[in-house]
Amino acid sequence: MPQVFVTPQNTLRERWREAFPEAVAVAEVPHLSTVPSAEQYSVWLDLGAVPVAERLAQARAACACGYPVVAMVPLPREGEAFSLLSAGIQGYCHVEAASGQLQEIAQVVTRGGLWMPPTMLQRFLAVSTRSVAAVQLGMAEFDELTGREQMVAEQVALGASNREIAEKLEITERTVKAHLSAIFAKLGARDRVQLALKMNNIPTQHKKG
Amino acid sequence: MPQVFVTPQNTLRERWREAFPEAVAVAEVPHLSTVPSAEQYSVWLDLGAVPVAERLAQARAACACGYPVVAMVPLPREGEAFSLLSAGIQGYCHVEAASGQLQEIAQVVTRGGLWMPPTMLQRFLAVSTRSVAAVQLGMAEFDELTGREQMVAEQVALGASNREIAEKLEITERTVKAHLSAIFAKLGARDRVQLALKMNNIPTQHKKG
DNA sequence: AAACACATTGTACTTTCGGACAGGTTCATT
DNA sequence: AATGAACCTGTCCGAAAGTACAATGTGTTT
Repeated sequence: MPQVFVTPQNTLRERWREAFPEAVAVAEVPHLSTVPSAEQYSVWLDLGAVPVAERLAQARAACACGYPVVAMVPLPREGEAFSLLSAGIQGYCHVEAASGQLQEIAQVVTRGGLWMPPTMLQRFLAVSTRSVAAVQLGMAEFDELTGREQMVAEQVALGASNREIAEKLEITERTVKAHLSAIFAKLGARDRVQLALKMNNIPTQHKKG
Repeated sequence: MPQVFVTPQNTLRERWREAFPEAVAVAEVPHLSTVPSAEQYSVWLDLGAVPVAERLAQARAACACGYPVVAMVPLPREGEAFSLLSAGIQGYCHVEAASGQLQEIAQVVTRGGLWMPPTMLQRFLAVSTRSVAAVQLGMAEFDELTGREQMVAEQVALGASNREIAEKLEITERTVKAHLSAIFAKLGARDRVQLALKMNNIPTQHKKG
C-alpha cells in the first residue's frame, strides 16, 4: 500500500523516504483527490506546522477521502489524540518518529487497527477500566459456568455446530448437548443463537417464554 | 527476539512456525524458567484449552517471568481483555490469528506497546470518550438482499425463531424458510447462528464447506 | 407481450437441535 | 467412607431447522 504524505513543504523528509522509498508528497489535503484512486493509500498528515485549532478540520478532511489517516504532531497530547481519533483518524504519532516505527504504524493502520504511543494507550485503558467494568458485570453469569461449559459456550459464540464442538473438544456430540443444556439454564438463553449473541454482548429481543 | 509458545500440546502450530521459524514450544508456564534466560523472549500463551477461570492465574504466572506476554484465546472478550491486560500481559489476540498478524503483534509488544484486536481497541476508545460510536458499518453484502430478506435477516440477528419471524412479518413459516435459504446463499452463511453473528459484524470461525 | 425479479406457499424429506431419562467416572471435600 | 460437583456417555423422541422440487401471483422492465 503506497504512502502519501501531506506536508506543507511538499517534500519528503529523509525518515519518510527511509521507511517508504516509494512514498509521495502533496502540499495540501485537497490535493489528495489528485492522486490515482485505483490503489489503496495510507495518508500521513504532517501537522507540525498546523495550528492546533485547525488540526481537527484537516484530519476530518483527510479522513473524508476514505483512506486510513495517520496524524503526526510535534508533541502528542492525550486530549488531541482523543479528538482526532474520534474524528476518524487511525494513527497518532510523533512527527519525528523513527522510520522503523513508521513502518510499524503503517502495518497496523492498513490492517484496520488504531495506533498511538504505547504509554498513551495504557493511559486510555486505565481510564476506560471503570466504564467497561459495568459491561463486564453483565457477563458475571459467564463465571457461573464450569470450565468445560465455558469452552462450549465460546465455540457456540463462534458459530460452531455441535459436531464441530465435539471434534474440537474431543468429546461426544451427546456431551456437547449436555453442556449446552446446562449453559442455557444458567444463562437464561433459549437456544444457541441467543447464546451466541449473549456471548458477544448483543442484546436479544425475543426472550424465552 | 525469540518467541516461546506455551501450549498444552507442546507442539507449535503451523501458523506459529510460519510467523516465527525459530520459535520454541513448552508445555506449561513453569517450564518457562528452563529456557535460557540471557536473551529477551516474547511469551505466547495458548489459552484455547484453558478454562476461563484459570486464565488469569496463568497469565500472572507468565508475566512473573519478566518477558512480554501475549494471551491467545478462542473468543476475545472485552472483560477478559481487561483483566488480563491489567494483570500485566501486553497482548491479547485470537488463538487463530494469522501469521502476519502474529508478527505485527510481536513488533508491538517487543517495543513495549500493548496489542488487542482493533475493534476491541476502538470499543475501549469509544467508552473512554463516552461518545458511543455505534458505527454500524454498512455491510455491502447486506444490500444484495431483497427488502423482505433484509427484514428476515434482521430478525435472525435479534435471535428470533422462524415462528416468531413469521408472526412478526405476517407470513408463513414456510416463507420464512424460503427467504432464509436465499439469505444463506447470498451471504455465505451456513445457518442462522452464523447469520446472526455476521449481521452483528462478528467474525465466525467455522465456515461452510 | 414477454421476460424478469420478487414475494409467497405447498408437500415432502433429511438433518440438526434440545430435552427427558438413565447411567457411568473422577476428584475433592466432608 | 460418603457426599457432591464436574465431566462424560448412552438411547429415545419431538421440535425446529434447512433443502429439494414445484407452483402462483404481483409487479416492473424490455
